[in-house]
Amino acid sequence: MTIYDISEKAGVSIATVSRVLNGSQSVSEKTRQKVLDVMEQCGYTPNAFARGLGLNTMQTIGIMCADSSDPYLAKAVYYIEQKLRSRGYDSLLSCTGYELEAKEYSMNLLITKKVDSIILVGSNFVYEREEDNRYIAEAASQVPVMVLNAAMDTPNVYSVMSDDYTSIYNATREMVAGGIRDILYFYNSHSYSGRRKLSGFQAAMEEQALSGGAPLVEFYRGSHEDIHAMVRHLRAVRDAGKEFHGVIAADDTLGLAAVKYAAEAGYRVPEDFSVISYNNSMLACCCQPELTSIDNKLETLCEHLVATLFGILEGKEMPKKTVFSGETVRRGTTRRTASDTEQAKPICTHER
Amino acid sequence: MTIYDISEKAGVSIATVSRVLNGSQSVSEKTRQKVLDVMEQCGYTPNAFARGLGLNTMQTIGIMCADSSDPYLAKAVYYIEQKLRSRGYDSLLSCTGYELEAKEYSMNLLITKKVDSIILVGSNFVYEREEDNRYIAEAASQVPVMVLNAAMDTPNVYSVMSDDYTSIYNATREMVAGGIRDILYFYNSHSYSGRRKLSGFQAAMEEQALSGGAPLVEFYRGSHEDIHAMVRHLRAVRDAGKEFHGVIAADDTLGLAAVKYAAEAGYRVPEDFSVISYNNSMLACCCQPELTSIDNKLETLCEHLVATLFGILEGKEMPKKTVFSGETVRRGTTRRTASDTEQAKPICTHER
DNA sequence: TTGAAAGCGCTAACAC
DNA sequence: GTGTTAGCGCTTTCAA
Repeated sequence: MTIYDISEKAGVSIATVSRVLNGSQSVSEKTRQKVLDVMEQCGYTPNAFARGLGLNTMQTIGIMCADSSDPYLAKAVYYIEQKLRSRGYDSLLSCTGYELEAKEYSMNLLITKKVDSIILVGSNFVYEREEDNRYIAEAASQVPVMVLNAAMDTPNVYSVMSDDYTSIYNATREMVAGGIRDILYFYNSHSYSGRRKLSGFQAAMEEQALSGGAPLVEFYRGSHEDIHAMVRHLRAVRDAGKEFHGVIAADDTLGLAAVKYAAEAGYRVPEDFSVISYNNSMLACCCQPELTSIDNKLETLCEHLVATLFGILEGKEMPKKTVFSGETVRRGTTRRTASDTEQAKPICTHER
Repeated sequence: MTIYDISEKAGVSIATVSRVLNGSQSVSEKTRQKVLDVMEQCGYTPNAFARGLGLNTMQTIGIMCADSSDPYLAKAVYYIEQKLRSRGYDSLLSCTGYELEAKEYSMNLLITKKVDSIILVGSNFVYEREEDNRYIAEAASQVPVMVLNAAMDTPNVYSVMSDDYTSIYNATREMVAGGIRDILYFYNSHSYSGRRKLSGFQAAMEEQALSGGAPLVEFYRGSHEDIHAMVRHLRAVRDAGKEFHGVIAADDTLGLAAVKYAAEAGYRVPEDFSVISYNNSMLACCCQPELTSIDNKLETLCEHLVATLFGILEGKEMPKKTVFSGETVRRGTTRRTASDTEQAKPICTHER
């Protein structure tokens, strides 16, 4: 069933059929109806490939994501897919893993498939060394590239992110203000946002000029799912003689491990031990006490990202970088402080 | 840069270029090299749309999933995407939500986009009423449809699933054998596998002919992420006068809520209160004590599903339904029993 | 082994 | 408003 069959049965030319297909104004209402009727009764569907060939787009966006089974990334992918779909675009998903080479490869594949844009979900796509980001710049020379949770100053690359630095900075200050001096920063990623968070922690600690020594920082390399390994890691730190009574964790999994560790070690939480983690995912409510966690407004970020993308696709000028601020959701792993009463309003900042 | 440009620069016809592009045998090694060289040096990439038009495929598989932010479904999507990609296929993801109408709509869209097959991730796509599954049968008349975790006896529909019925049946029997008579079955889905699990519970309970009354069964309707609401639900059950000392939960979230409930209610787990849940996800290790949970071998299922799909695409006859058995992973929410010593070997059963 | 040419199904100038 | 026609970039007979 092609446009030719329809044109024949409707007694018009294929051009007319194509016109009603594309909602052209220059078709009389009468012929439009006739054509529509024939299409309907034949159950006709235009061939997407032919259409793609003609229009040079199949209304498809490539979504790259290191690991869509990571709950946080999965959520982001979900939000983005929903919002793309609501505007009639489909999502080609590519789970790349964390290796640069695989990312480059996937990127090229997506470009080859002629997607209209590529969305990088998660800050792990942006590396510290400029040359490692060349693959993004290259892709951006073909289609607009949207980056969630990381920033890059490159033509045709647009970033939407949360202010991780400030969120962790504030959390650290708050914990220090609560009287905890031996705080451990526990993280598992050197991604763009991972680096920003770490900086936030270090800045806050240095500012306090606490305890002389360098602040305690631990990098966890194991599986993102292996809570037990994380707990063991913390135990090993203490066994090595470094005691700590507070943990700032780069994500909720690590935070949850910290709560487990504290329970095992016999600390009372939050009286003797505090934890603040990041993401405010469901995990925050899974342990006892529940985790105080920083909410980075993922849905808002995704919404904004997609809105920006469509602006670009429509040819509008759009902000190259947008930063939203996070919000600390206080639960049982921190003591109440004076700052709790402050209104923690999320502020949306646009940067050009 | 098209095939014409290449043919010209290589001094051959476009047919020859096309042949090397498609790895045809009937090209002399010499011309093949020449063409390849030219392509390389021009950075030529074939136009995917034109290719799709000619070959009538873009090597793309549609993945439908009610909610890819659900950790379990996200994991399935991840596994499937990986395995498809490793065979050179791309994944068009469509998150449909749980409404039938939206599923029908998405299905049609995917067909319109000319995917080579559709994979339904999650048992919620298969309804109890035959007519509600017509949309699947219709799609199957166009492309093979693969269903994960649900079965349908329909031409061109292939199912790969875990034996949920038996897993829950065994878990229930085990708990009863452990001396718990007032067991609550806690679930949140009427999906195909949801119904199978429930049946397994009921069968085991009826067999024991316990306590006269009907077994305690509670359906939770709230958000899949709201642990507190689940705990409240359980509390309300007891407040209504129905006490229970064991919970069989249809997934780990519900199981985790049961552990929280037990702690609040002052039960000692597992001495006075047992919990067995389903999925064996990371959540099982997030509470204290940790959850005994049934592992349904998701990765194995996905692997098998994709392998089956490729068999079909290659024109082979493949089993229409494959059932794998689950495995109970025992942790802190159940007491050790005699059956623990039994070797719980996963068995793979094929049915034609 | 290679080339010429006819599609694949649609879009979009251009002419009427 | 509508039709004719030339592409879009590739695949694939059919001859040579």
